[in-house]
Amino acid sequence: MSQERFYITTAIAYPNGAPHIGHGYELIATDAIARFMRLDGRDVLFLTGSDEHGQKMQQTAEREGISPRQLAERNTARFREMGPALNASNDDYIRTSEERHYKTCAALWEKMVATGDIYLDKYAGWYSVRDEAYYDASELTKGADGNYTAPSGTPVEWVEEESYFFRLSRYQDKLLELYERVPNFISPETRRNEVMSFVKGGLKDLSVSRTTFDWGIPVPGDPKHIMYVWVDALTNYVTATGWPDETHPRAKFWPADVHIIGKDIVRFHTVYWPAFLMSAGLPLPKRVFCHGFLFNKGEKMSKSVGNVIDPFALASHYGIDPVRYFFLREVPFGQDGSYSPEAIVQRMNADLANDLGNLAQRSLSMIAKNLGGELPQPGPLGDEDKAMLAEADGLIAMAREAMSDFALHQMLSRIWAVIAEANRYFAGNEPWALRKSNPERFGTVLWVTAEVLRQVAILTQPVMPTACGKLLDILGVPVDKRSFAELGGGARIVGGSTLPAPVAIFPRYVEAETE
RNA sequence: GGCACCGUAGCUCAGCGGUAGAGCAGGGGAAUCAUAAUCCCUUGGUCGGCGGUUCAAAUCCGUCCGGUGCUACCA
Repeated sequence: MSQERFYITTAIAYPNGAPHIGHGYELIATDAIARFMRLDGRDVLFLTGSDEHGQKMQQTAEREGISPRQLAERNTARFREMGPALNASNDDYIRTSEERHYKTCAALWEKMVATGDIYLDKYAGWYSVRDEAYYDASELTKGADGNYTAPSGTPVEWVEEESYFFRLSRYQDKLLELYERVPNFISPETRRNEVMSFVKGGLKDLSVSRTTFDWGIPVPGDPKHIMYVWVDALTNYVTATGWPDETHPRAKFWPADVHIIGKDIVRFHTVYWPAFLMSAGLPLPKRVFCHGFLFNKGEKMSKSVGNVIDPFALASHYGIDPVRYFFLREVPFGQDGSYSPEAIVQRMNADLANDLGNLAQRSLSMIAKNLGGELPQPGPLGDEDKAMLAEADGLIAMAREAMSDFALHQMLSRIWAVIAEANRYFAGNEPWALRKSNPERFGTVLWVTAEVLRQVAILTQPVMPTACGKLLDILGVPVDKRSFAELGGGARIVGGSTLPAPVAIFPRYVEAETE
């Protein structure tokens, strides 16, 4: 019996600076999905990485007097460190400057050539020498002297450069057919609408090589050209599976199940990428999911405004798990979201410390103090107990349903609804009064509560791996009994076992005194 | 300019043809096992404006206003 596979990727980051919270958000969300699938029994490949070539890297390196490779080396290190800093469980970290990627890109290029989709022509456009960039005619303004200038105010001239082109125009119908045949190929739907209207508007062939700089992957047979951004960058997803080596241990992972990307790069992933793959005769990824942007108190983050949030600082200040929980619970996945210190503290205290943390603490410390730490065996279950358990048992099905569209926020909201119900159950049964009046009932209420906590903790592991691990520790759940196979009522927490001393899992956040 | 989406309680949003909902915030009460956490009750909305379809519209249609995204043009 072969295990079901799941291949998920983030976009690869351009390490022309330091990682910001947008990179962190994408990594956290993708990681949570990857962890979910692993716990649900899939054989997962989770890939992230960096896109290190290109003119900007080369320019920045020149400015700093180092080689592009040295710059990539230095900046990529910081992006890599973000993995551990946010507790990401990626199986690989790919860099487009790696040898393996050069091989795969060359192979993909040759396939496209063989199909007849690559041809040599001239790339013509308005070029600003000072900016070292091309501008579209629509971006230009006409000066008093009749000459055109770029948005930056610099003069532009008409330049023609030899370039290889990809016959994107051939793929218009095939792409539209794809979007119709696989309606969730692009989600959320609003992104799908945009892409479809763009493709319906007609596709022009794509310039896919450059000769004006050399920090990139050489075009096979014509090394004065390097592959221009999209062929190079997108192909990383295939590289990681070892293609074209069909005996590679990871060959089985292509096609990817989902690419998680930001909404700014939708077109490249849903138009260019599938067209390249069709041309090369490779299977297409099953889905592309676009998340939104994060705003700082409703304002766009930008370096010039100085409101950019550093993911490292955020995680070290509030803790990795609370930060992960906050972004995944607060922001409907696929929509834009907003960050503020007040909002994160609100979530930490209300959802984590009060609702979940305190429920665990009050019930487990009751077991520790009154029962010598021995988890009670339940007596006969009443309707109320059964209803409570049924809610917990129903969680896994609801979670899978939500996750079929990567609705992490929805999954969390449903889990927290059960936690709220457990608080009602606990308060309604008043175990502190039952302690003397009805010891058997006392034990039953505590057992049911512990069982609900067990299922909640197992299911929330993808979002808060460390904290949920600790919670499962103090619930006495063995490490090999923490997968989703243990959910839904088929397995129960074992009464009669001795639990470790309870410790607070989610401390209340109190703002440090600012003298 | 075109296309799409959105505008519902102070805030974030769900509902998408059948008597206005959730969470948080605000107000009152209960309890005291617990990280002063929890539980119960409660204030609060002409569902952006106007017009239409319908026995019935937040929900469908038209139009206007406001916002967002994609795209085009003014060469």
